Amino acid sequence: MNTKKTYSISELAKEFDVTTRSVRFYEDQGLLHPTRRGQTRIFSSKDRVRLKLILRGKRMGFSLAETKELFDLWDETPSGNEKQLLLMLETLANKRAQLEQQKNDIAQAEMEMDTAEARCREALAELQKKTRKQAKAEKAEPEVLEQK
Amino acid sequence: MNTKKTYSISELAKEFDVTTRSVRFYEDQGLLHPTRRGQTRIFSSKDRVRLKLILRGKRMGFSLAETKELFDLWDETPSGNEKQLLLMLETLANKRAQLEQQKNDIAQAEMEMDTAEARCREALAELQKKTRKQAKAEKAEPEVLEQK
DNA sequence: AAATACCTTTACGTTAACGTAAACTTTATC
DNA sequence: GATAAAGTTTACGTTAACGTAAAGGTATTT
Repeated sequence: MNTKKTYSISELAKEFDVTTRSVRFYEDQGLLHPTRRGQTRIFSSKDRVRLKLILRGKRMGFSLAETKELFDLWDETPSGNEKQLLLMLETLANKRAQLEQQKNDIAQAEMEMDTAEARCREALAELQKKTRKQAKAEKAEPEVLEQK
Repeated sequence: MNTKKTYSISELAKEFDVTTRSVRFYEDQGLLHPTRRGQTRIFSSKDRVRLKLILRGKRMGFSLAETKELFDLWDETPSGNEKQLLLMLETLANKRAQLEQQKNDIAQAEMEMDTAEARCREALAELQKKTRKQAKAEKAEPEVLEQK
């Protein structure tokens, strides 16, 4: 269930395919804030969401420190403080710019991969043409077609 | 000019805003292949393109090793070897999947930033409404607004 | 009560991607 | 020919993000 209230460390680790070591490390760095029952960590669904965000951040090339900055900013932004709110808006704008850059990078990369793939297929077609010519030259015995 | 044939290390470093140390490191890792005049490195426009690709890769969260893999694969893919060509296509497909994942991540992040920004603006509007009320209530004497 | 399964802390080790310093050579300029 | 500017190699230092023991606590199962 997604509405479950609490999670153990290994539950989270398994769900998101990370080690418990990583989860503890994220807590140590101030990105997660589990409560305790005795010594044992108890993670809330807020922690679970944050873990998801941490990993997404990593995939996008964000460092833990960057992600933590965002968390902190969000936590410490009281909706009654104008200065904080403006700072938050500014930070959001910055991150947006970063994402724009990444989208451009990805688009570029995709274009280059398109042409690369085209060349590959062309070269393959060339090869197979030659192969078929050979096959024709030896048309006496039929043969098996190749699959990929 | 973009069609210039060769570049010094500091020219490249300045153009892409990296240190010469980094450029030498990239060579050391086999990502760049400058020739030499005496001791001095001379970079070709191919090297320049590769440096650009290295940096784009970094922005997309690729390690130098991953980028090198792609370079190597590209270099070592003779258009006469079917096996290599197929391997190249496979690698391309993998990278495409990775880019897809990143696009999803970015889209998610953008949505969350949209709602975050909306909340910010709402809170700001609330604040300003109150401020205006106060101003009206004490319209007799104008006063200084508080800041923190 | 012994084993099993999770959990904990402490702490040293590792890899990637450079930074930084030292000592030196080559080329351009005054 | 002295000096500055840009290049070089060698090599140790640093940071992030964990990996990997070691040594032990707690709870359930057998």
